[in-house]
Amino acid sequence: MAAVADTSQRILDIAERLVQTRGFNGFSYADIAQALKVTKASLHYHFPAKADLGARLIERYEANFVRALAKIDAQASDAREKLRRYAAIYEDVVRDNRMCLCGMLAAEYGTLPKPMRDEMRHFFDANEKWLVGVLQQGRKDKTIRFSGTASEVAQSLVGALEGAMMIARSYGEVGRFKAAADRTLAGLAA
Amino acid sequence: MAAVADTSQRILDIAERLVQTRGFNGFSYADIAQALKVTKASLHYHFPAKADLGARLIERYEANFVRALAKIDAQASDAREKLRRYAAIYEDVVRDNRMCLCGMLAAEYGTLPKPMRDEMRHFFDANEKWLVGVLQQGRKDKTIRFSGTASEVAQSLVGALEGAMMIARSYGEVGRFKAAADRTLAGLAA
DNA sequence: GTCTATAGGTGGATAGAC
DNA sequence: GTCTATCCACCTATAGAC
Repeated sequence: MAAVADTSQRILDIAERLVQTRGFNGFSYADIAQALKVTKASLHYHFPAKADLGARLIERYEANFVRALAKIDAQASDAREKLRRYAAIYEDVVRDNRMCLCGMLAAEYGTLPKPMRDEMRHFFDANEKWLVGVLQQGRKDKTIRFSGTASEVAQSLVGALEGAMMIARSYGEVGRFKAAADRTLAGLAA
Repeated sequence: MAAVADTSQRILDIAERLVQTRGFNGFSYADIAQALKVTKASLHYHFPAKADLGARLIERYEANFVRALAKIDAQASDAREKLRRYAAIYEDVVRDNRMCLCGMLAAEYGTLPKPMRDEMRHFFDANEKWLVGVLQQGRKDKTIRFSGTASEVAQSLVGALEGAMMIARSYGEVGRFKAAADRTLAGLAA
């Protein structure tokens, strides 16, 4: 077992949830301070500026996401099963009444500092890269069928899942997300 | 020709663009005042609170959207052509580097006042209702094919388009949206 | 309807003691 | 590392003159 999470990690945990539920412009250091029972000033020791906190947030989120994708690769071999598990990650987020961190930031794109913009896109690039691999594998072994390039399908898939989760969350209906995700994946059946 | 837009309408025009590019939490009365060259206090005469402005914004947006849908019904008879034009409305928004007003608000759902939440969902309900009509028409005359209910397909469609536009805007690539939209509609070909 | 002036609050951020 | 104290910019909103 790891030691008790250090303060920086706990700050990130709280901030992550806040961004996923309220957006980067929808929370303040005061919110984190209250939840962690420290003063706002203490937070600035760990993350000098809010933009720094935001950047570290995306980095950690992507690292965790990439780990989850590696786990899928290790546990599943069938391409369609991999996609099913990929969608399940999203579904868990919706079930927790959250939005994908980077999906949320994509909406706030117009107000984000440059470093956060770049890291947000890097997250989507990583997602699409992984999906392209799975799609090509599935096309090769005839378990998945699609027209056009794997890259186009991957981008379409990410957009559909992000959009579905955004709207499902507004209705508080996980079923809405699940139905849309299942339908989207069904369109790739061989 | 209509007379010069009155002040309330001009405020709404400016605020609409601000919400679509920066989000409801990403702009202030000061931004509108600067663009309109009036003082912040003047704005409160027209919209006492920001929540009022937000509510009027959604109402007008939905009314304009519904009008656009009626125009599609009047000009096109083929169901697939209607869907094509529906997607074209979204595409124009992306081309203008904006996000759908209600798609943006869906992301900010967690911080919105109740009236705005309700009106935002009403917008999506209206979208889905119109789409259900088109889908049923297309299924009846064999121009569109899908499994499950028309309602499920409509919800999936709205989510896919909103998500695609959100991500495409972050990349500044209209082509990304167009490719995803075309692919989604292609999945409904009879 | 629009203005000046201002209230009252919150935002992110810093200095310096402990 | 965390605190107190504080700064200053900005926010939404109101009162009252014009």
